Amino acid sequence: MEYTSRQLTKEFDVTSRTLRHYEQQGILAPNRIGTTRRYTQRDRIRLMLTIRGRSLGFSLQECRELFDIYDQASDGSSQQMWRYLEILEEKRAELEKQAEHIQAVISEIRAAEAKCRLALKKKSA
Amino acid sequence: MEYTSRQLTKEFDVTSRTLRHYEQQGILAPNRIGTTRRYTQRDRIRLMLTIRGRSLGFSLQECRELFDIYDQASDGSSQQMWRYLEILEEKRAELEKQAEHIQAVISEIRAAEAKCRLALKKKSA
DNA sequence: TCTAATATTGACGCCAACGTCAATGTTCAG
DNA sequence: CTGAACATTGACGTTGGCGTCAATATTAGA
Repeated sequence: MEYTSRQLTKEFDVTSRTLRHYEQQGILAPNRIGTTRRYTQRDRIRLMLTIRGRSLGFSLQECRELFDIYDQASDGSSQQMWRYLEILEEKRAELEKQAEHIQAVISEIRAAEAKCRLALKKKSA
Repeated sequence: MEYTSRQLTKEFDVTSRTLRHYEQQGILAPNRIGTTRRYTQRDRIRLMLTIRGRSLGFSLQECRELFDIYDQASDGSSQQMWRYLEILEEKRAELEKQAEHIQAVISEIRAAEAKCRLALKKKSA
């Protein structure tokens, strides 16, 4: 099953410009019916992951790198694949640090919320 | 206790340009000894949180908004403070969603790692 | 007091990630 | 077969987040 640009823009709330931009960056690779794009399941998944990645502060290039690595993760020389594993572990470590950061910031926000609620109680008292 | 720009740039591995930029954006507010900046504990904390926030995909403005809210979270009218609470809850919800996204991406990476390891085993066999 | 290191204020530069036209082509429901 | 909706390819514009000079203080240690 394939998708038109319209469908994807609506599903993910992005513009068609964004889709074309991601294509230029080598992230999406839709088929063509004549000149018209038909996005595949693969494109849809990549779009979703890219949007997630972006919201987590990854650049488009970093997203593409991960896709490339994933694609090549079953061929290539053993040496290359060890290198891929290394990169993947690095990325994962990075993300796990980010997860910690998120928890830290969430704590900060909870503190602010508590401060706020306390002040409101004092006002009502 | 206060800090020179040098100390902060070394501690957080940023340039002095970054410090000045954050100051322009209303995030830092160092004291001055003559014309020279002296960053306070408050600045240091804000810098740390800003760097974290940035790595999580927050803009400088969003970071500043949160600081502003935190600062005003004990004065201001009750109405304003309810509004602050709302905003804080929104931000927290956003972050919690991000935490989920991170876990999802980490899972993806684990899958890629597994794929990689499997292929390596096959090669060695 | 002299000098090496560090700081300060502009001001222009640059890159990523799209936004925003404009001009043209394609598709499809009625 | 026709019009309204949708798509395509340029190409220039914009915004955020600093980088990178340059020219000028200022400071601190021997």
